[in-house]
Amino acid sequence: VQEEVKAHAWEQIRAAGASALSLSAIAKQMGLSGPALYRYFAGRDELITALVRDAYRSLAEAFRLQAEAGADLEELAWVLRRWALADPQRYFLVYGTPVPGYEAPPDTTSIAAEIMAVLLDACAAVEPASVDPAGDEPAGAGPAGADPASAEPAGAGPAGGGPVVAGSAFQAHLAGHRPWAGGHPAAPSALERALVFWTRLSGVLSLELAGQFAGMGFDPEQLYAAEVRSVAGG
Amino acid sequence: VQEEVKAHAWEQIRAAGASALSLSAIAKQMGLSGPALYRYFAGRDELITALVRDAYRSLAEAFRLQAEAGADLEELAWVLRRWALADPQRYFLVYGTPVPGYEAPPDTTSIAAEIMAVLLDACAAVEPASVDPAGDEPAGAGPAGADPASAEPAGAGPAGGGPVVAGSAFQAHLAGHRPWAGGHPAAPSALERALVFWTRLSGVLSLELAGQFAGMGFDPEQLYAAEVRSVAGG
DNA sequence: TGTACATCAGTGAACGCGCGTTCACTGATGTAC
DNA sequence: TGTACATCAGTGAACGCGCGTTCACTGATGTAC
Repeated sequence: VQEEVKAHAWEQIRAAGASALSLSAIAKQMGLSGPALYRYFAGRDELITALVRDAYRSLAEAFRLQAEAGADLEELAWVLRRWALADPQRYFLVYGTPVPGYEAPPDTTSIAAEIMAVLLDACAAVEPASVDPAGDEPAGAGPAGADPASAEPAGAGPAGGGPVVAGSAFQAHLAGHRPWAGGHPAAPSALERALVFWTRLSGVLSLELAGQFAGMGFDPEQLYAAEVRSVAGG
Repeated sequence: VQEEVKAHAWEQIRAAGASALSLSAIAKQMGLSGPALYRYFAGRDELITALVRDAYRSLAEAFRLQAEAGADLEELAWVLRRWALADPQRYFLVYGTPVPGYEAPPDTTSIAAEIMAVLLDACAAVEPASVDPAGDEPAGAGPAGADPASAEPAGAGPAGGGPVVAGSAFQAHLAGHRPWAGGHPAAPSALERALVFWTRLSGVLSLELAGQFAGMGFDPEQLYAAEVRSVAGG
């Protein structure tokens, strides 16, 4: 029954956004009276919290399944895209505009950590030398030409070398600020890759789903593909 | 007087998000009665539309001023960041979660075009060969090593070569789908750079402002800086 | 098999709220002759 | 200088709405003896 309530809630969010979620409307839609829902959710906030949690979990689940099937970083990127396109408002509920007051329930943090762990695994697998070299990579390893990843698949199209080369200033920062990695033994370059995976892809997705590319005349999916290569390319 | 209404509206949006905007509350805050505002705005929607337009315009203005002062792509990136951090809810009003029903007023399109024109200018200036080579660059120009941008400033830190090398599959697509550039004679690599500037930087900003990096323990500004280099690096 | 009781999903009325919006109006200010 | 009028910012009452939430309750279902 709770599941049915949530299903109607999603329907409503899909139609008019999360801010328009109304308990009464859901009840009416289910052929129930308003107060009936209070048997299943303490109130509107608890419903929303449950939806946020479910949304998070569905992404984590999709990631976990693909990773267990041996997916690499590039495949994870397409899992993310499919998940986002399948229900834009669900994506926005997790990654969209925050309401100044509201804060996510604490257990979403652990789900986010799970997602991050999967992502870090995939990032660590991209580079041959995935062992953390004690956090002090030789700085100034030279520009892209020195990227050891020249062994990348040659047919993948020249979308630029990997965006993450060893020794950047940001990697030096990450080497000393990695609590978010939850003890994962990834090299700084993998840490950066994970963050950049996240920001670049959600950059495309957020703008695309928000309709910012509408009428511009190019195919957002191709932009996404280019960014996937920029992030997953060895 | 209209300006005063809008000022209070922003205050309210800053405090509780755009969905909580209420005409009555603004009126009360100004010491007026509710209906008084109808002399200045036809209704709530018109107010929001005016705010969206103003937000857009303020970004366009900031871009234009910097560009006229001779700013390069990297400096534009920091203009964007300052603009976003100065008022996150203003950023979200433009680039955040869309309400399924609402659509931006038509004249924001032209403002967006103005922003894009400035951006394209800056992107075209990054690369020496900024003339459009008839849209058919030699495909498969090879991986990053072939990037002509090895002339980039050497001290900028090895954050990877430019993300945009000539001849990517996406550039080939853009060469044939460029109405959004409004006739700007930028090379496909510059077109890609402009889009990537936009998505990568707003990727970091959206997640940062949404609080997704809270408690992770690294400095989002350094991530932003790394992405700026990835986008602006020759 | 029958009776007494507990459980529990759902109802209907009610409260109080703030919202957007309309309408007829007051009262001050400016303008024309 | 004085009178008649137009303009216009703002008011107060009212309408109708849907919301979240509470409360005491009904009525069906299951359970224990």
